[in-house]
Amino acid sequence: MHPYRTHNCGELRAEKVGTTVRLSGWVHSKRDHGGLLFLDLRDHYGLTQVVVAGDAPFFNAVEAVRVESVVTVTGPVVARSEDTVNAALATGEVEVRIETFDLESPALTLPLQVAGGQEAGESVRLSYRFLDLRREKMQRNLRLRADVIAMIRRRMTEQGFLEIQTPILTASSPEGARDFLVPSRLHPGRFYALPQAPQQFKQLLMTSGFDRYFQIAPCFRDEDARADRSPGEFYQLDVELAFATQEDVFHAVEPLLRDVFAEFGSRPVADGPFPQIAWRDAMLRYGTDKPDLRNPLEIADVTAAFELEGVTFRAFRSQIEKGAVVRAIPAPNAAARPRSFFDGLNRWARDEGAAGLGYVIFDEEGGKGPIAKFLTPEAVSAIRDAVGIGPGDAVFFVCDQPAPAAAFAGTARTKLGEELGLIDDSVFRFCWTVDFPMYEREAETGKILFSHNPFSMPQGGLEALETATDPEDILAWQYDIVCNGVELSSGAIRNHRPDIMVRAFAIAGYSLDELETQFPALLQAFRYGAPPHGGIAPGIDRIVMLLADEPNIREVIPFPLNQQAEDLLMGAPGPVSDEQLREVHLRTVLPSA
RNA sequence: GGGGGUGUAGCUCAGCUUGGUUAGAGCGCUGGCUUGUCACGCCAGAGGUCGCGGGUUCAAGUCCCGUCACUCCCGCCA
Repeated sequence: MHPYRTHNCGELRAEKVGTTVRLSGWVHSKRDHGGLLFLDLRDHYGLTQVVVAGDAPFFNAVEAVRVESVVTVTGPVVARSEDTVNAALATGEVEVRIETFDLESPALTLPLQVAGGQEAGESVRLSYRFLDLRREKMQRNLRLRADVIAMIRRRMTEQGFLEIQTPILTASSPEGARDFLVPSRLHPGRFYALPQAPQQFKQLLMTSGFDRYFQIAPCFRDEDARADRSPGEFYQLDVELAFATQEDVFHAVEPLLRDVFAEFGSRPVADGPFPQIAWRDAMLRYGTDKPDLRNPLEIADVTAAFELEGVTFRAFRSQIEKGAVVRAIPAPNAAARPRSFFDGLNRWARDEGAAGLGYVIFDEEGGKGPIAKFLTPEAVSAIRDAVGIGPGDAVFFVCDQPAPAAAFAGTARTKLGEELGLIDDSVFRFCWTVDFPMYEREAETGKILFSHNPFSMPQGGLEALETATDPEDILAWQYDIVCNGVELSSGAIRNHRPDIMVRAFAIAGYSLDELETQFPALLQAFRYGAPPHGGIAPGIDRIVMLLADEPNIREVIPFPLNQQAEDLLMGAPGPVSDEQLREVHLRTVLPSA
């Protein structure tokens, strides 16, 4: 007989009754009846009830064992009597009457409870992550993560993509997030950087002729954490295709994502191809570049209604004269809501830093509410038509410069969707946001900046760059994929033409020299025959987080850093010896207290 | 860097609004009892720098100031 087990703790069924088995696992719980004692023995696969008779020579040893100790037991599988079957347990029709008991590894008193639903605070959980990961939810989440990655690997490989590893020690790049740096021992004063993404390497692989590449790639960015953003490192499904259009990229990943969510998600994926929404439309209708399409509300621009003859609402008109716009968010069936509903939203808007949230309530006769008296019947009907509502509904207004107005209207749309109970939680709704602008103007300085990836191909190519009257009008072959308002990924058709690249960077104020020194590899590579190519890189952690229905990304990462980017279990970041510092030619200069 | 929330037993939390006897509960832990439980049950017990420092007060877990930690958000994330 195997020294530890003949079966795992989740597989015994009635047909094994009469056989003698050996099980090993953790003592999940213990129920001591004095003359009879039950143990639930747990491993990754499940729970099995083990019975110890009162006359067993090892009875006292079992009584003394603490939960979460590891034990090995041997004995016959016995059918439970009808009234003692536990239907909640997969192994609940049987139990093991044990004849041997070995304590393999005793457990101290626990700093957090593994059995039972009680969840400890995060610092305790992360300090004792090895215990926390024993909990059923964490076992399930990490198994889900493994299953998702396995399916992705299989499907990508089947589609002819080659999985290729790229370096972890690479060069710092001036664009993007803050780098993690690694000092060089052999080259005093020089540093490696951990890659923020394998972006340049995958483009080099395209240039090398690998045609279709993917990788479950670790990415390192020294940026502050959020609930959906793990500090330090995260994983992407990094994908790149040669000779590809935007639609080719979509065809490579849309069916995969649909199937991953359909197979592993607790909810269905909405039918039909993922809608493609132009960035400008998304900003207007949803107030964000990552619209949550489970929320049916759509924002409309109603600036013109407030400029109509006879409309005397000065608070908006004076702002409109200074370039502001008015955005309207519908609130279907809100007319019957009490005054406190509207006051509460107004207070919420102020807490969010907005001037307020004006509103008009519509009934059969027209508009009502604090600002209705400043509106003409023509303005009221213009608003009603623009927003597409009628009697019994209400509409909320945001007035500000276009960008902040869009953003706050988006926040208000989400808030209203929640308050009115309109968000459909029973489905995954994907969309593509497409046609991102290539450039944007910095508000304070008026300077033209790349709005996203500087290596994206401008739509219209060189000609568009040379003929555009305003760089802000130039669109890029740049896209995001969004699920339920969560941005899963950005991607782009890349700019593989050195001449277009030089021109694109010139518009953003980079000289050829700067381009050559800051991005030497790509520019050099593209001078030796580069295929048109493009790709995308969906975030694995976020996908699993959505599938697991977890509000926090750390719930699907085995050993995450905490919000201060510390590993409380391993003690990272930690001090190193003077000798280690000398070897890499470093001396620390700590901030003065 | 900024804003919000939280910090009380090993763990999860109540008590703080309105200061006042010995700071409580559940789980866990220790001892005892218990032969069909599966959140087993019953009895007893141990366990507290109320995050830390200062202040107000006859009296502070409770009020004030500072500080630290954790967390959520803003900034940041080509």
